[in-house]
Amino acid sequence: MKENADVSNNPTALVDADAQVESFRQTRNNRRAELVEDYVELIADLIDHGGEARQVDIAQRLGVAQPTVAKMLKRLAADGLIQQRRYRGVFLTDEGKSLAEKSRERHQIVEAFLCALGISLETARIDSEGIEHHVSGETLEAFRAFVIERNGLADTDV
Amino acid sequence: MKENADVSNNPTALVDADAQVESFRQTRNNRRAELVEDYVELIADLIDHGGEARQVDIAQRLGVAQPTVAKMLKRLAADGLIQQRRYRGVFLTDEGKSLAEKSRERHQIVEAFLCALGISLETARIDSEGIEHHVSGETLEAFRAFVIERNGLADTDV
DNA sequence: CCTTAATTATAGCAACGGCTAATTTCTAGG
DNA sequence: CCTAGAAATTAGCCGTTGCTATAATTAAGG
Ligand SMILES: [Mn+2]
Ligand SMILES: [Mn+2]
Ligand SMILES: [Mn+2]
Ligand SMILES: [Mn+2]
Repeated sequence: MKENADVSNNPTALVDADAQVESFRQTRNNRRAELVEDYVELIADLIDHGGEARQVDIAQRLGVAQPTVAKMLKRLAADGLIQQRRYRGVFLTDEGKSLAEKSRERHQIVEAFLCALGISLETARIDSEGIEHHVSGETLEAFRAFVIERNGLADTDV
Repeated sequence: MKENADVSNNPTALVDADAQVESFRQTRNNRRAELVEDYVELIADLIDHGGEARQVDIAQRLGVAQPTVAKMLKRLAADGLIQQRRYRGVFLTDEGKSLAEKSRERHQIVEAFLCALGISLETARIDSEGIEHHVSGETLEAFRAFVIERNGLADTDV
């Protein structure tokens, strides 16, 4: 509340430094979590749909090479989010399931929100894949409220 | 156009694989551009406000160490976005100015959009710092239209 | 002019997220 | 039962983004 004092006098003043640092820090943290969230969400989708999540399927869906997936899965296992059985598929731990469910719901809301705004489905899909990881709880609730207001709790009620 | 055929029969089917790959690819590309955009935008802000952009100021604003900034500036210089004068500040090339202006405008629109949605300014600042990099042209125009509709071209008219 | 403090540069480390190439292991068809 | 092909593993490479510690340079004051 120091630099803010004269902001009203100087409309071109820089934003408060401490606040900006906090924004950048938060964004860096979100960035580190992005991949993990995408992986567990995708694994949950594959399991729910086909019964199993194999490295090849994950790699094919993400558009990366299979050893890239293998390395990431080791990290997820070390983090306690998945269980690996050699030459079998991977499975989510309770913690992994919880994160996957949270990520999936948030992703769906962001995508539905963009669609409710009038964005094309294709663009909404692409943009939400990145935006989702940077949406705070407060913003997510605003998105959800907007979707409900527009769509009247239709569809899967998000 | 293969998996899509039976999507209508199975409401819980996975999204089209090709489309999902494209979303992930696009998001990875956006991720690579994030830091560059934040740097040139911040450099432009510092120059516009204080006349120069020094490594120490950039580092302090970003919340990272000074050698981290030094390394990134080398990359920006190699990419033709800035000019460095040893032990002087850094300056934007025409290309750098162009990218900075584009990034700044997009950032402002995203932040104003979140505020127009009813998000608190603090949260809007934090979330927009990450979201901005994943907003396509189509989505940006929708955001801009929404802000204008709500605010009636007030303020700096974004 | 000289010295000191601030700033920048450089060296070297680590984690992450990609990749290719080669090897190992499993599974299914014959 | 054997074997071919698919899948997973392992090894090793690179670029990015962060860090600390240290050296070099500049700018300013006395
Ligand atoms: Mn997602
Ligand atoms: Mn995503
Ligand atoms: Mn920005
Ligand atoms: Mn940003």
